Amino acid sequence: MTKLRPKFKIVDNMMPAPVSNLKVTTRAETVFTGLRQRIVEGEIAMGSKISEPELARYYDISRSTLRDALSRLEGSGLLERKANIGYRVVTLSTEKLLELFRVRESLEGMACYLAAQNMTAAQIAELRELLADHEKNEALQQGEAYFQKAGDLDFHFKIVFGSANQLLIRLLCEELYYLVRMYRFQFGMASPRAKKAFTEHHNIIQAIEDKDGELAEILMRRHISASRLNVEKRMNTL
Amino acid sequence: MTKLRPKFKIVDNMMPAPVSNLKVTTRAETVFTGLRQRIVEGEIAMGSKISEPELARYYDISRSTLRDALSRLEGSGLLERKANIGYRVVTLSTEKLLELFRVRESLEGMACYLAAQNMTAAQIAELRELLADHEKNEALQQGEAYFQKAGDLDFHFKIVFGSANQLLIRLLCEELYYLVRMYRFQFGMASPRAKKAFTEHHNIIQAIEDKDGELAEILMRRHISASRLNVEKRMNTL
DNA sequence: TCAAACTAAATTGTCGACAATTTTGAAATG
DNA sequence: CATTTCAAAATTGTCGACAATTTAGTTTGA
Repeated sequence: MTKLRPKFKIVDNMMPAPVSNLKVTTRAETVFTGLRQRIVEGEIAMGSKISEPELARYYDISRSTLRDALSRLEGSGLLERKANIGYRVVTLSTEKLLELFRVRESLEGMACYLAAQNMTAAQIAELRELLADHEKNEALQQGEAYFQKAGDLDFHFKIVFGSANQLLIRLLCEELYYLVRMYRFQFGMASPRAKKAFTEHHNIIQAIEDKDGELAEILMRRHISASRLNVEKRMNTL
Repeated sequence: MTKLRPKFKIVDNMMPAPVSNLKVTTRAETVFTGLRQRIVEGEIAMGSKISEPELARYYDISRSTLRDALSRLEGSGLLERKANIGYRVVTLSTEKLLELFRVRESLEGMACYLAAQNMTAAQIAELRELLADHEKNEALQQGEAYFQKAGDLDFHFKIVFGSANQLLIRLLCEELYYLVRMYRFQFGMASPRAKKAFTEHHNIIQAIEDKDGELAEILMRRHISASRLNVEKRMNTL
């Protein structure tokens, strides 16, 4: 197993670092980010037990530092912890996925409502551009690429940010979207909806541009609800 | 400053502990709970810097253990952390309170919708009983007691649990409600609504009993939205 | 006097070791 | 053979110390 941290830090910056270097990062934070990705992508299997000594060796850090990272992952909903037992990767299930859809339906619906009030013309233009890019890429590639790739989530992200509600942004972007991505990676999302999704996204943008918050909310809720129904249908036929 | 932990643990349980003793608790967990209460009630002022050495001495634990507790508080949204700077108690503001209302409006609306589908007759009866109790107490005490005290939140809690959506329950009960209580303690919630709130709660229960999820959701959203508007109005007149 | 530079103190980040608890698995019992 | 008991091993919880970074205070220089 490869060492992930060089023994000595190479120092060649005798000159003051670039003034706006905002990346004040700590080992725990780095490991947190790394682990998050490995969990989302399933390299560390869902439901698997976390061995602190083993992971600490893997990253060549102490257990204390690792635990710092693990506690953040628990906050992100990717790990669960039991006293005196330890951490375990969250277990995915269809039932939990349906619950997640319900929560997204409600939160993103609200985000969309607020986005209609708060997004600037520039932001909306940016959103349209994003969607156009995705459509262009989609035209080239095969059917289910859009849903699988980050494209769809980019769109949802931008709207959530457009809500300008910091709490909403934190809940969705820092806690729930990593779970969403985890489901997409490991369940491979349902995507007979690839084409319909574009239309729905277009309609949502239009409602936002018209400053019609109530419509925008309804459209977003239907958009997410449709995905949920898709999963429910699939679940019942199996 | 008083020591909060006795030097020696008194051992008088030579017999096996009660079989269903599920309270496996750790020092970090205990301190977490204690700190949470002190923060919510404002004993540790909002916005104040957390001194790890000082708090560790106060609870007579090591910094590692304290940090475990602090990281959980960050997960609960009561502390904020900056790398190399440390933890700080969240700062409350009217703007953030309005954001919180928006999130509650959306999540509790959904919870209410689901509760109408999932609550059993027994649960609904329990809910009615709770409300009746509150009304009885309210009749005795002065006007604004209901809102101030835990009564109102009890009602909301029960509905959230009635949703049977574990994710929703976790988000609302573990992450957001402590913030809500913190605002009530430290801002002293607006309560010309004390009487109206009872009526609204009754109507919500009725909709749930009728299994009319859509109405239940709308009523809950209006109920919370009314509180938000109250705060907005007050904000504009100052 | 004010601001920049430097030094000392305090705070957070990280480490390794020990204690408490759980898990493993072998031995004992029926 | 299945179940229980018990001891050893492994894992998590907790501790205190050191390193890295930030903060406070003092000195210096214009």
